[in-house]
Order: sequence, then C-alpha cells, then structure tokens
Amino acid sequence: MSRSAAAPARRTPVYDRIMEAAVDLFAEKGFDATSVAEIVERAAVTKGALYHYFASKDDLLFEIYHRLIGAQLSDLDRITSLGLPPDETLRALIADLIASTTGNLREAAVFGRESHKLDAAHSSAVRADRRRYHDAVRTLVERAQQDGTFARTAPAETVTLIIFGMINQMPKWYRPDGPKAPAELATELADFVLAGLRP
Amino acid sequence: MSRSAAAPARRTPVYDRIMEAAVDLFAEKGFDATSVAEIVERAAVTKGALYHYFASKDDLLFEIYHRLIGAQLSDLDRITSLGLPPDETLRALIADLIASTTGNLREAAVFGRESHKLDAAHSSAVRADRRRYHDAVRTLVERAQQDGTFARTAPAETVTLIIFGMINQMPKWYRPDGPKAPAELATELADFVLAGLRP
DNA sequence: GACCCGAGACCGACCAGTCGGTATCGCCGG
DNA sequence: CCGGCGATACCGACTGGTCGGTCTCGGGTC
Repeated sequence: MSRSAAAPARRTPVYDRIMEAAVDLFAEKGFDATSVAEIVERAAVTKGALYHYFASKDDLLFEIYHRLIGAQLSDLDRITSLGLPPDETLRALIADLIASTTGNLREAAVFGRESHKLDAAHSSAVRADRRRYHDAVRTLVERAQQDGTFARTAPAETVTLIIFGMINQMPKWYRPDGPKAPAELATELADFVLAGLRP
Repeated sequence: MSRSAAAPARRTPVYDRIMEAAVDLFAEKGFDATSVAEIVERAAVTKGALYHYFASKDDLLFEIYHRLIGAQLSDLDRITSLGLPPDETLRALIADLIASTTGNLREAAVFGRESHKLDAAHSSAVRADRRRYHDAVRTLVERAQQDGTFARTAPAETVTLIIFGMINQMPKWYRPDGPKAPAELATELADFVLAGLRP
C-alpha cells in the first residue's frame, strides 16, 4: 500500500500491452472473472511488470474509463466551441458519441458493465465527467426548447436519457461487421430525435 | 454431479429468502463479487439449504432472469392480444416495460450487468426470450410504417433500439424516490417516440 | 555502479461446491 | 390409533484450488 502511491503510468510497449490485454479480457469475461495471471499471460509479461505500472487491478479499470471519457470530453468541448445551431450541434454530438463508442467498443462495454466496481474516489471522478456530458446535452435541448427552436414534446432531461440510453446500450448489440456503419446509425438516431423535437 | 440434477425449486420461505438475498447482493456488488457465504448469511440460512434448492450459484442467476422475463413476456402477450391500434399498443408496451423495470429494479440491474455470465444453454434461452419482445416491437413499428400509420423517420429496427435503449438503461439512473413516477416517464417516452413517428 | 524495469516464486485469504449426517413429516399397514 | 419407514428439508465442517498482491533478485543501460 505505501510502496507506490500511483505508479509511473508512462506509456511504454509493456504498459500498452498490459492495457490492451486487460481491456480485451475485461470486455470478454468481465472484471472479476479475469485474473491478473490471465492478463499478464496474454500481455506476455509478468506480474512484476504489471504491478510496476499499475497500483492495483482496480487501477487498470480506472485507466480504461479515464482514457475513454477523456477523449469524449475533449470532443465535446471541440464541438460546442464551434457555435453551430442547436440541431447541428446535437447531430454532431450524437455522431461523435456513436463514433467514439463503436471505435472503442471494448472500453465502452467494460464501462457499461463494471462502472460500479470503482472505489468511492474514482467513482465520483468518473461520474462527474459523465455528468458533464449529460448536462451539456440536456442544457442544449433545454435552451432550444425555451427559444422555440425545439418543441417541448418531452422534457429535455428525458430526451437526453433517450439519446444516451441508445448510445450506452450499443456495446450490447453493435458489431463492427454488422450491416450498418456507425455513421448511418448516427444519422438515423439524429433524424429520429430531431423529428421528435420539430416544432 | 449425479446427486441432484436440477433441485426442487418449490417456493418455501427459505427458498424466497435465498432469492431475495441473492438479488439484493448481486444488484449491489455484482455476481462474481458476491460469495455464496454472503448470500446464506443475509438469508439467515446455511449453505446446505442453498444447495438444496439451487443446483449452483449460476442457477440462482438464471432464476432471477427467468422470473423477470417470464413476467414481461406474459404481459406482452396480454397486450398484443387486445388488438389495439399501433400507437396505443406501443404506448401500452412502453408503459408495461417501464413499470416492470422500475418494479423489479434490482433484477433488471442484475440482468443488464451480468447477462453474459450465463452458460451457453441458459444464455440462448434468455436471448431468445429477449428477442421475442424486441421483434414484437420492431414488427409493430414496421407494419405501421408500411400502411402509413407511422412515418419512416428511422428504420423500425433503430426505433426499437432507441426504445429498449432508454428502458434497459433505467436501472443505472432511476431511483424510486426520484422526482418522476414510472407512469410519467412512460408517458414522456411514448409521447416522444410517437411524435417522431407521426406521418 | 546506481538505477530502473521486469521476473516469477511465494503468501495468506477466500471461494464454490461436497458430503455425511440429523430432524421432521406424511403415509400406510395392522 | 399407532408405529415405523421412506422422503424431503436442512446442517456445517471440510476440500482442492484460485485469487490479488508482495518481495527479492537478475540484468541491462547510462
């Protein structure tokens, strides 16, 4: 416990291989069902190497979330800063979220399934990040409803829940070799949501 | 192995207490993180009693799914047999699914999180049941789109994914002591979906 | 020759499931 | 109405094995 507070976390080939193996296995069998021995075996390293880079097995899990959410949040900032009208912003956010989810399917699957395994400190950090994205979408819809751009078909909060609902479930059914490309799905979801919001 | 093939499964107070404890713990900490010792402790029974009623820890998990899905499927049959017009049928299905999800929140949470832990036989049984509900909704939307009752804003499959997306995510955010009653949420979701489908 | 990366044997805790056993009850012949 | 017998309900110590994490040490690099 007192030996290393947070571990190096520098990106090296060994670090990357461990991460890769962990994401694979967590996505495939779940966090608890995956042993550290399996991770090091698939990564072709030893326990010593793993515990050199990561403080614990849980730390590995947190790093996976952190990477995924970090990328999504920087996309959010990029998109909102473009100053597009609400419908185009919403479309862009949906497209980005779907691209990010399908492009990081394993990470998204692990996140959806195991997010409650984080300890209190990490958990609240992750929740705060998630909430930032959620609130951004809700506020966007809310404001557009206030100025009449969007209809008040349903409360902004519910619309947000519908959007994230579909996206967050994607790891459960989406397959890269399936019939529809992510961009198609994004267009369909955006079309449907904007149709429901049309004044 | 040869001693008991499937166990009695009769409902007794002991059986019910074990089920209750297992659902609680699986929902709270996850299936793998819950030990059989914890279940029997919370249920105030012994290991012997648990293995008298259930073939294995996995069997407990399957029974939880089975109960939930069984109830939902019989609701599905009841509703479709009423012969209501598509919009009212869809509204009734959404309301029922939301009522069932919020009324069995822990079971729904366990299902959403741990459904991949089932072995091949149980897993395909559960998947088939789930698909039956999914297909019923998709077919309903599809037919109504063909005869012009619903608009072709998005493919029926995508609309179905949107509906189940929000509902299946509910265990992640819905709290019984929250501001909105299940019936309200059902109305809002149905209003939004039907608005998007209006010709 | 100091330092960091990585190796892998090792530890105590814990786990799912087993098994030999006891207690309780319904039923049936006399 | 009774005695006994088979079946069901339940008990809990025990086992073989796995787990996350630690620790000591080798070897390459500056």
